[in-house]
Amino acid sequence: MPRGGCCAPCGGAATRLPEASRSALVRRFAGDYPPPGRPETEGVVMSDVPLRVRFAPSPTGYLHVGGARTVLFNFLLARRHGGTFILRIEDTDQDRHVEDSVAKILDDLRWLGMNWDEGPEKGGDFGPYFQSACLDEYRACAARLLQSGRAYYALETPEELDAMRERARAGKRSFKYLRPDPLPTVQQGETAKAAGHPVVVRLKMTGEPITVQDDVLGDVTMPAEELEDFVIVKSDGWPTYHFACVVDDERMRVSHVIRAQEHLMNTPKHIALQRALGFRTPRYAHLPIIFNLDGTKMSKRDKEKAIREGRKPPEIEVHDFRVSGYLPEALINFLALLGWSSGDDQERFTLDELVRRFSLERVGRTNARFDREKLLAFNTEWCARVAPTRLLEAFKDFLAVNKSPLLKFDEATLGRLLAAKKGLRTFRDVEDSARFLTVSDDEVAYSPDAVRKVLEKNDGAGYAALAATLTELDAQADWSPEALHALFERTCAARGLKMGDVAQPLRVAITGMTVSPPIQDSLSLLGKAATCARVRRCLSLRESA
RNA sequence: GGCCCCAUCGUCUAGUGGACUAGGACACCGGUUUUUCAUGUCGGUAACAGGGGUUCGAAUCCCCUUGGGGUCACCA
Repeated sequence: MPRGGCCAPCGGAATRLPEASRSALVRRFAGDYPPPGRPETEGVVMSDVPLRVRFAPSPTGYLHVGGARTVLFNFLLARRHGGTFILRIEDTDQDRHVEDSVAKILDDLRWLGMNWDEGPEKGGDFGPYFQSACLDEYRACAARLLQSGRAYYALETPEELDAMRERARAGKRSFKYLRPDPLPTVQQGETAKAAGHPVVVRLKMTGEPITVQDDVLGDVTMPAEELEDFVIVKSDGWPTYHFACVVDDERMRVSHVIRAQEHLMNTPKHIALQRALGFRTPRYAHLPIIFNLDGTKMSKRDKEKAIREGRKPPEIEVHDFRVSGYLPEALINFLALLGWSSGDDQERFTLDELVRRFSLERVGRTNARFDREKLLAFNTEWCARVAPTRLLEAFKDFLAVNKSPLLKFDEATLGRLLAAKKGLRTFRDVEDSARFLTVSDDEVAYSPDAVRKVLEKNDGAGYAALAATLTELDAQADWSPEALHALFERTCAARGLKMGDVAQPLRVAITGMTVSPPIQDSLSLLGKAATCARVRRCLSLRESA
């Protein structure tokens, strides 16, 4: 937990230590690592260093599935090599901060089984794990950069920059921030700031190209002209993402940064920052991006759009899948295959198997599309494969997050419901199949189609069968599925009927529909009294019609 | 548009110069099981973006074209 301000590379030290010790500190860090500008980025061979990875979400809402895949790969690498998995909250943008989102993200991570070793609720020796608690440290690092001339105050206002961009666009030129000449001095910057002028700090790029050595993509070199002096401290005094990220990664001794490919162009900036601060450069691995099946970005806006158009909203965030009745085992398995493959024909993996088999070498470079049909198929398989106790546990979680009316049933009943719904694709199927249990007997609504097709057809053959069955049901004492099944087999044989001739009318009578769990299970779950009451009502409705 | 990344069935992918008449999974199509829905089960259709090289030989290496994507914020 926060150990009194700053703990790390430059933070507390730079603010509190006398001048001499500070420069000694700086020298120590600069001296441990290669000088800036060397294409070889490793000052330390990262394979000799303890493996530490992190997932660093910003608290702007629920956890996105793409994020989940990133967490998974980080988690797998850490577990595979006995490393440490860190969770860090990147809350440097007060404007975008969404209430409760940290709790929600944590909750969904736990649901996925992505347990972190250091971070919120866990603590650790390299905190704080919330960037908002590290302001002093960022300030100190910025001060150091300013003192050493590696960064400078810039006085343009956002409006001025916008105007410059606009002009560039009008002239069909690409915009690049031009370093002021002469540079404002630290003194001038500070004076302007004190006078209330919006002032930012920018990193002074060295004018050299920077190569990212990526474990997935190989070497990627950014030409020097593409690297501009970017902002590291905003005018509100908070660090930008780049700056906070680099300082935190160093403090947390992060050895491997695994993130989506959309961050690739950020990496040269981060490397520049590391060199300016004398930090080491972690190993990088950029993951392919996940899109919708149609190639568009998976965005939570898709949900709103679908609702507006009267369609069922697609699952976008991890929480959506949880609410829709997916098993985390299936989601994890599916996500693992988006960018990684085992190399043989195996596609079904438990988390433990993934941990045993995962390696960055087998991560691909091509963007992937999120195929919901395949996920559904995986979920179906996982529901059939998982132990009944586990299925029940997950089902209860599903009912809880949905505040389902089925919550009123005891565990034994829920277990029977699950057992009766073999072949379930999602928990939503089970909930749907149990709906008839949650309405009162005289509220059963009869689907006209069902009545026509199953009861009225052939001069009311269905009604006749139903009436005959009712007599037998009245006389039946044992209401277990087995006994009921035996009863129906006897009646079928005795009356020369097929099972469907008996089951379908009954099914319609007790549910109003043609679909329900196997008839003996449906009746058993409903109970004798309700069953007979519904059958009588169904029969009487015919007479009154 | 500049820069960067990528390119095998509809989708996820295997494939690291000869074992490829290109393998698996999902989807799809057809058969089958079944008291409904769904499962299950059996079989089938389906791909190396195009063009140049290199090589005895290329899905695999190189170049170009095309296509897709990312990024160009005081967001992360």
